[in-house]
Amino acid sequence: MRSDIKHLRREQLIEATIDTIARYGFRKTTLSQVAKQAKLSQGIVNFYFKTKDGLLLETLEFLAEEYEASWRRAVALSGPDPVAALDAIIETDLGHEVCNRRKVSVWVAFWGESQSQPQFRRLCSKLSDDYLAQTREIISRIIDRGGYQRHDADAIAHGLNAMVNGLWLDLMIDPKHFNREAAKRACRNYLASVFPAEFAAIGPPVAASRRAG
Amino acid sequence: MRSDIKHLRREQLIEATIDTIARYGFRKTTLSQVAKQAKLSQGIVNFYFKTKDGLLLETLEFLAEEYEASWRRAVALSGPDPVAALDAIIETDLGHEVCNRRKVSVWVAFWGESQSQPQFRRLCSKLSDDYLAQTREIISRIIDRGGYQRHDADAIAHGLNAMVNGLWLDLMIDPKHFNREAAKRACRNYLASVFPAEFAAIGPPVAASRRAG
Amino acid sequence: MRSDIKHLRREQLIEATIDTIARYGFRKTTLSQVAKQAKLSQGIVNFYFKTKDGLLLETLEFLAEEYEASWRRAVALSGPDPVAALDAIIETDLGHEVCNRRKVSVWVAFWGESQSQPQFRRLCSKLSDDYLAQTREIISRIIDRGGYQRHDADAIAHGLNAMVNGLWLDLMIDPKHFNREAAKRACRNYLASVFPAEFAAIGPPVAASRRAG
Amino acid sequence: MRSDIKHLRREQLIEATIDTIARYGFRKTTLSQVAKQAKLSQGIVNFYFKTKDGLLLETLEFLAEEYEASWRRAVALSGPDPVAALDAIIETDLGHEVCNRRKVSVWVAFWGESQSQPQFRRLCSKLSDDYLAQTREIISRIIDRGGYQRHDADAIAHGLNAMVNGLWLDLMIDPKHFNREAAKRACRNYLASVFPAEFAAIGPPVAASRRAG
DNA sequence: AATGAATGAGAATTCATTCAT
DNA sequence: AATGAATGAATTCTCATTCAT
Repeated sequence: MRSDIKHLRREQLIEATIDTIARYGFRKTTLSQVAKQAKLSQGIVNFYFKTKDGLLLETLEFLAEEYEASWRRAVALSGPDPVAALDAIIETDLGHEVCNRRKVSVWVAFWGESQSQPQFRRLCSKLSDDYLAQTREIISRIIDRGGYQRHDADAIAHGLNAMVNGLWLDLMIDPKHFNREAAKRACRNYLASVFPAEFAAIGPPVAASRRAG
Repeated sequence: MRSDIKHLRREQLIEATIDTIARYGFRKTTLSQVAKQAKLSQGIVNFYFKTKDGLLLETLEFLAEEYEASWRRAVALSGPDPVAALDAIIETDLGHEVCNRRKVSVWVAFWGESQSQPQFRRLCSKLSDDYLAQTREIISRIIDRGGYQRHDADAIAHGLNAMVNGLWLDLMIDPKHFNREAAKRACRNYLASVFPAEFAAIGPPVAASRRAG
Repeated sequence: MRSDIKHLRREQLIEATIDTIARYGFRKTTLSQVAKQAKLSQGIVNFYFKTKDGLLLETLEFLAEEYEASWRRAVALSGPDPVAALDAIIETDLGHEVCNRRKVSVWVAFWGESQSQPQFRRLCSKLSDDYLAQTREIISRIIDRGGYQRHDADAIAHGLNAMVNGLWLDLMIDPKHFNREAAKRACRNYLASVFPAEFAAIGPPVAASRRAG
Repeated sequence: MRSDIKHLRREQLIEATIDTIARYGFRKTTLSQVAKQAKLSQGIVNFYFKTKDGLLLETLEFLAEEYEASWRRAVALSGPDPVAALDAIIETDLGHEVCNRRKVSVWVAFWGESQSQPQFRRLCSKLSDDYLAQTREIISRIIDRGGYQRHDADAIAHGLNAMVNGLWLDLMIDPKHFNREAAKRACRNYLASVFPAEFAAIGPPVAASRRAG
């Protein structure tokens, strides 16, 4: 069918774009390079995405949808317990499907441009908002259940988000020493500071992203 | 004197580069734009830095030195107490001189490229190592003094670094709602989880970067 | 076919390069000028030859192959007699297809740069060696047949080569007074000094390049 | 005195220009490079020669005068015998002061540009004319004295000039195998073909520029 | 007399985009 | 639906020239 091949090619090109950004960086990501990576011809990107900016925006949308779907799935699968849900989010955020050089380097590239590209910022911002809304809701349930009346769900969610993003950055700056399990423990440790009863038992008291597990 | 003006021009061009990256993003940072921003002529960048890559690398070096100097100064001024020193680092990292859109957008831009530019990565990596070495040393002293034998200074330092970087990113993604004081509290809250006796008293228990203070 | 047009364009650009060097000199041969001469667009040379140096080298290769082919053809057509073969080489070397302002000015331009461009020198050197090998072989046969035991084929070949090149230069320095037939006679006169019996009859005893024939 | 230093600087810059052309070729001969070679400052050339073309023209004039002076001196010193005079010219033309890579590469560079630069051509042409006038006059005396009524002095002079220039080119194309003495013998051999009685005794019958002597 | 910082026109090169096939 | 030759605007880089000191 027509739309099948159209959809196939678009995804093929988006994947090639991610590969190219990850390997050569944003600055050296040219349409030639993307087409070459996709093993297709020169003019193909303009054929499917009209412009380069179109391709980039759709790449970001693709990544954002994929990311959002992956933690929504994790939450859905974790059952009704909010502590399990939050832990599943951490597991996903720092798991190998999400937290790998290929994906993270693209995120950082887009973050870098989002300051000057309103479309990028809007998307990153919306993604962040959705993530915060979800984690905030889960955290609220933990607060309600655990009787942490003085805790601020929004603030805790932001703290978690910052730590996850910061840990992703470590992967960019020093990929050789990055340790996914240690990174997960760092997040859990953060949550244990806020919800001692709920998170204390999950891992050893303190660890961080660049330590061998 | 001759060498004075040479130094002056280099700094003028580096500042113009930072302004241009912050305003237009890495992708649209052209030498023309930088020269225009510096109110100098076309060929000036090649005259002072040979190549565009030369300018970018020196810009990163400039920022790195400036940043390193700023937290070293903060530590020096904070006196002998390690708790005060760590707090001074947070105060600096999230203070208006370091944590502002102009500077942070350049950091993120360089992080995004550091994957594909070994020179960038090396510099970012070294900076991170120096920062970790310093905070690790301070944290070790807190551990020794407070009797936290089971704590891991390196891991705590990494966690703090991730959180600070993650909070900087918030500034890129949603600058309007970013709150510097809330961000500082988020860091202190993290430290309070690790060193309850030392950090509990400094701020209110929980807060985060995008909350109005 | 695709490869046909590719070959066509390359040759079109090489011809345009030769025209440009001949008309404006090496120093003023810009890619813009070449593209304009070829009635094609700005970026075309980089598209087909990657760099300017690439174009220049291929132009030299093109000329070298053309030149080599032309005297090889002349030798082949001249039959088994070595005297006729040598005469055919002179006829070709100083004929209007080879010895004209357009071609010679390009040769001299490349000779001038060959000192500093190893690739140019290598090519010129190889061409010269091939030419010498061929003429040396022909001259050897004349020596053997004519009983000139004390003659040195290599030395005679070098002398002829020098004279031909020197006559080409005359075309550059004083094109108005250059006379192709007189130049041919100068060469034959040189050969007549070496092989009196073989070459005496071919032309009048003495003449040279800048004399009206 | 004022004119002393002025004269000194001009010559210093002309020598630096020759060095630069010889080492880097015409294309890479920039005023910066020349100034650097002369161990003087950037703007110095424009100060003394107004423009780059001015410098190049004066360099050519300098070389031309030097060359002309050298063979005029050789002729003057050779005494009244025209055969000795002609031999002295050959000795000079292919001697180490005139026939060396540094000088020859500059000559060839200028010849290459003379096609498109009328000023260069005029100078090269005038130099060639003077040389021919001188050698023609000497050759005429040999003709008169030896009774070679059918010989054409002008044609012989042109032949000699072509051979000398052609031998110079050998130095550019294959400097390693060039042999100055062999080159001289090649010229003498040429003259021996025209004036057997006068030149036969001077050297062995045949030799050429690229043969080990 | 000389310097060398600064300029800006022009050259090489890159690359998104177009379009005939 | 896809190609890839060709374009030309934009970008980096070079360098002759100027000029304040």
